[in-house]
Amino acid sequence: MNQTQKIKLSVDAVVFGYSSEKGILILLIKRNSRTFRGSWALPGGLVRNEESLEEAAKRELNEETGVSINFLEQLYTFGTPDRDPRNRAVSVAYYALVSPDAFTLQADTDASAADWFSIEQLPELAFDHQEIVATALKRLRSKVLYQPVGFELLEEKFPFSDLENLYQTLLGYPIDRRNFRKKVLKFGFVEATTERQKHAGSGRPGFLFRFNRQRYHELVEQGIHFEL
Amino acid sequence: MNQTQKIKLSVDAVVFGYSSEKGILILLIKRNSRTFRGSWALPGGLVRNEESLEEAAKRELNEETGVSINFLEQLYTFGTPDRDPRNRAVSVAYYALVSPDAFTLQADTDASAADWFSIEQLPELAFDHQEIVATALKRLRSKVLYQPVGFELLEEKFPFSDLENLYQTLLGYPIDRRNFRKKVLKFGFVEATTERQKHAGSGRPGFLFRFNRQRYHELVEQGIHFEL
DNA sequence: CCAAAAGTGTTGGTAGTACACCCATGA
DNA sequence: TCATGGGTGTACTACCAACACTTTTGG
Repeated sequence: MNQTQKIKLSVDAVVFGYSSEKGILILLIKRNSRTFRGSWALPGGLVRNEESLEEAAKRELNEETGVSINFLEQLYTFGTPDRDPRNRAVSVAYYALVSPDAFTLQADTDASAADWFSIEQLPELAFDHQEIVATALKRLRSKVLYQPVGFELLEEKFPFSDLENLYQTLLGYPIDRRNFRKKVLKFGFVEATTERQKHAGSGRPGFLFRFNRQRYHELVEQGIHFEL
Repeated sequence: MNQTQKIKLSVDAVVFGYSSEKGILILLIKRNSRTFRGSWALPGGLVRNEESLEEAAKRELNEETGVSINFLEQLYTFGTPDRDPRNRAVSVAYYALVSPDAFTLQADTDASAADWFSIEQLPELAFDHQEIVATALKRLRSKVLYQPVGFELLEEKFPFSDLENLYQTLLGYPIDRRNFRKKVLKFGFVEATTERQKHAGSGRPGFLFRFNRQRYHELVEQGIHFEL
């Protein structure tokens, strides 16, 4: 009666980025394996017998895109019986936030290409990766309210307006510049540097800001409660 | 080079209950299978080839405890390579909130017993189930702040003090009765009935209250934002 | 001098918190 | 009548939202 279990276990990674021109980005690869060859998909693959799930996700991400990330957060596990046309496959999805400029993409092994796509104009994705991306976006949008996602998505130093725009983009509605600035600076983990922005366009160049991770962690220890 | 994958996939269910005497409860089974026989553990087992993960969790829960639950929420997937001494095993954990009095426990197949345990006095658990429980509790404690967990954990009708106590227990700190009542009733999805509590002890018997699920969903649609 | 973005303060409303006394019941 | 838990109102505070003008730079 008990048939032996035949389920493949894989991992997929949703890596988010942000650029002030293109908004929220996702890292995709072009598949080189038989199934869905030529389709864009999330980086990912089978879990090996001796590695943990998170290790598998990091490894696949690195193999297929050249990107090395230390902290992946588990998102959700997708296990609908027919999500993979070849066989029963369950996939544990992870996600991460990065600053795209910090990495050089390099497709490898299973991928013939790797690139950033704006979430506004995603291509068709293989398998149920569309759904995985949707789940990840939902999570990111709720996370933005109570965790400083700017830490990860922006560069080391950034003009304050980048942060403003990031939040407006993620939240999907306009925020008051003045109140936003007050609120953020009041917490104390975003600091002004003395450097100035090199004016990309016209207008008065602003100071560059920086996240103070240590201060942030201190505040978290103290049980601070944000809400932006 | 690519060894075939040998990973077992299972599901586990953390079912929470609440009783005004014993506080937060968890449903456990006494194992009847070879490994860890006689130990208490979370209900769960191997996923079958043709069923979804959630179906598997419901089925195992029902088989081992007699409890049928419609909505399980996915909690986290545990996949450390050595979490099962027999072989590589990955487990997708689900959790649910129920009112314990609504079910009759009945151990079956793989379980020689099923019972509720107060989280204050849990026995030693098999595998890494201790960790799974800890993760679930953490989730429950954060959920309580912005979702009405009382819906699930209390009986259909309940005295207001039960809700108070539930929140105090989950939050772990005292709350002001008067403010709590005002806040909760202001939302409008908790209504007073005309029935009175049958005084278990002494003191003035209070009215019984009830959740209005429809009203709750309406408010959620409107994008209401709680925070207790 | 014009356009574009950066930077800055004040006010009014409201929601949350702190807090103490009376009421109904059973023993 | 006493003990126990149920039920209610007020006042103060602090935070948030709304809102507009000045400054610096490039062209």
